[in-house]
Amino acid sequence: MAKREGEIGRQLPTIKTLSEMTGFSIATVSKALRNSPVVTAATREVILNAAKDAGYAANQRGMALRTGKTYQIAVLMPLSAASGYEWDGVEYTQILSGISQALEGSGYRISVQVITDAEDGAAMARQIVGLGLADGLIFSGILADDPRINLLAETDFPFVTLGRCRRDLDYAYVDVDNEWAAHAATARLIAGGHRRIALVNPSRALSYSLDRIDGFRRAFREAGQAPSDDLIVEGDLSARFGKASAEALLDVARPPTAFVCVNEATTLGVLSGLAGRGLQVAGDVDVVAYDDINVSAYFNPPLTTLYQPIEVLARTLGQFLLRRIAGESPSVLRQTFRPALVPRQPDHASMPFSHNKGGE
Amino acid sequence: MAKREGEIGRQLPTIKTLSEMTGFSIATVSKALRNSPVVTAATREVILNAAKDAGYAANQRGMALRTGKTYQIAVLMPLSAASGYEWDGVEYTQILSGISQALEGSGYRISVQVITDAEDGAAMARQIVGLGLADGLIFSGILADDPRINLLAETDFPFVTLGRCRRDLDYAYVDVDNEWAAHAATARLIAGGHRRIALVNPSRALSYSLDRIDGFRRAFREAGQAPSDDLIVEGDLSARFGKASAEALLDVARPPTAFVCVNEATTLGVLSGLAGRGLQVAGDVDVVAYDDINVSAYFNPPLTTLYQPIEVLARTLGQFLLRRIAGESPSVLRQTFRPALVPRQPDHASMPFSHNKGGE
DNA sequence: AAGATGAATAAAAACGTTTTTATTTGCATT
DNA sequence: AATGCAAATAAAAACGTTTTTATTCATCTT
Repeated sequence: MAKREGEIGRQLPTIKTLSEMTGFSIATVSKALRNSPVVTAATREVILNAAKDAGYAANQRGMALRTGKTYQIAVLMPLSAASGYEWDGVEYTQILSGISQALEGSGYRISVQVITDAEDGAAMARQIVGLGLADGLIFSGILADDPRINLLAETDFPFVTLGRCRRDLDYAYVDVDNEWAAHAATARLIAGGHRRIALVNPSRALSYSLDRIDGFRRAFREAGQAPSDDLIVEGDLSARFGKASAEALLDVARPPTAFVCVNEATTLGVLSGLAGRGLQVAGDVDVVAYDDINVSAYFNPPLTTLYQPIEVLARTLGQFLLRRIAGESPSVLRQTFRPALVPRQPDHASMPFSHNKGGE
Repeated sequence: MAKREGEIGRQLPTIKTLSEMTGFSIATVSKALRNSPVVTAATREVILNAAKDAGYAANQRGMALRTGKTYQIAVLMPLSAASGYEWDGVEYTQILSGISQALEGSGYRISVQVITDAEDGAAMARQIVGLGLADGLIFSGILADDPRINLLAETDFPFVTLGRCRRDLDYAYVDVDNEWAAHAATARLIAGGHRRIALVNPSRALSYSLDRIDGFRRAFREAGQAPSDDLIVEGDLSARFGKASAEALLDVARPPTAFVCVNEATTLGVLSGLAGRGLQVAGDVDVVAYDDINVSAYFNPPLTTLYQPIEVLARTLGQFLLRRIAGESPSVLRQTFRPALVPRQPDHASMPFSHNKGGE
């Protein structure tokens, strides 16, 4: 049986090794390494040199046991909700990448916990806090009334969420101005002459789903029009859902002439559904999408989108969490990003309802 | 300052708590909890009941320090290589999800380490092994000569790779039969009458890039044709690269009539490039794609693909790693998956070179 | 010059486990 | 009834830190 740690044969240096090397006591070595002001500069230098010579690196487990810290950031990653290996949760790669960038050099590592839903996430959060499995927590997919936030807001455990809930609680978050985004998309289509606009949305349990409905309705209200609430659909955010939605919406009595889509996968599905019915985007029907991974530019035709790189949000998440761990108040750690409107199509309702005249 | 661990006020039960509750010594409690055969069934039951009553859960840090184990699986996740927030690394969400499924109930958690390239990954692997930051390692993006595998194959540190390198080393892996897949795609197009076929491929440094070239060439060889090697392009796997590749390939003297694409993002880019030139897929030109997240069905038109859900591969990765940690030999832990050919287009070369006749 | 003060360092305790070694106990053997 | 043995449990050591408490020693006060 080989050695458990380190290279073959050579035992890893510990604080005790440094103590023996330098002649100083274990306590002094520890303090010197932690830059405590009680050790004199000369001895600190001696110890630091010895540490460098020996290739010393503090044993995480020893530190963890003594301090109760784990040097881990837990990220709750929702399991692809749609079954059958559907494209879903695409953006999590970039979320993790962004958080990781923020954590660089901080000594914290990312621990990913897959959860099935917010309720499951709450159980996981309870465990993480209760057993001290991590020093901080990040999660997304926030519900209007989110059990995880409700739970954690009562503790002083550091956490930051991607998205806001609808309750007025004291917690740190990063969010997109979804009300504004949905308003911008809808208003653009209304200005283009559209009146029957579909909103392809996630479940209303999600807080940002409600935000988008709010923005959607405000655009109609400001234009003096009645919102086409009957064209709001909700479901998981897979391409399959997008396709099924488009098909179902085209079958209603007064079908939409335009679509506002909530994310990339859904948009792809909607486009597929439209193509299946022989409808041309930017001719028969208009589509405005939300995009956080810059993919809509490659759709055919390229779509007008509200674009907000999610990696930027994620970097902020990480930065906020570090500051939260350092003791800053959650009320300071809140930021809402407004996506950029990237126009790629005229988005004009050229021939309203034209696609519903023929047969079927 | 609140308590560091546990609910407010109540201190977490430790093994010592159970010892006091039951009257048995700490050593006996520990053995009972670990189901050691040296404690009698009666005392074990008493102790287990006490543990349940107290809501006891072993402190990970205490265990970690004593045993040297971390109960962490490190996963090296490549940072989105393409700059400018390009869609990339899409599949990692599903990889993590798959691994997580395999780890369920094992007590292991996933620690994600973002790396920039294989060399950086090797440095990270060295650190993980050297400092004992994890009990096992999983990584992908295997190079033909991979520094991480070279490094780890010399130790007995448990690791499993997604992909094989080209050196004959003793390690555990899960892979796709890329030679077969590229052959299947190419042979199908050749059978459809295509002779000028483009292969949109990742960097040749990657092992599976070479596998695909091998399969590509074999298909031509078996058909008695010279492979269109001049139509092999390589780059990062972003949509941007796919688009640029398609455009560049269409500009050569004898442009391709068909494309074999290496992944979803690239395919989307190629489709975008073709559409930009006014070319119709399944009319002017054919495209066969590789897909591991089931998204090509929603492209317009739906594409013939070689489909292998990556979540399945990832689940196997996790299972193999657990077995490797349990002591099984790496030579047993190897599996190659053959993707399914999902035909969605005829893929016939109807009018060779037709798209290159008109103007431009 | 004896005591007080403060700086620098050392010693010891603690974090929660597992594992090695030691002790007790009951029982069979002689 | 003393001895040996095995089973069950207890005690102690160890993992590598940090932190609390103790010690040394020079310097300053009076």
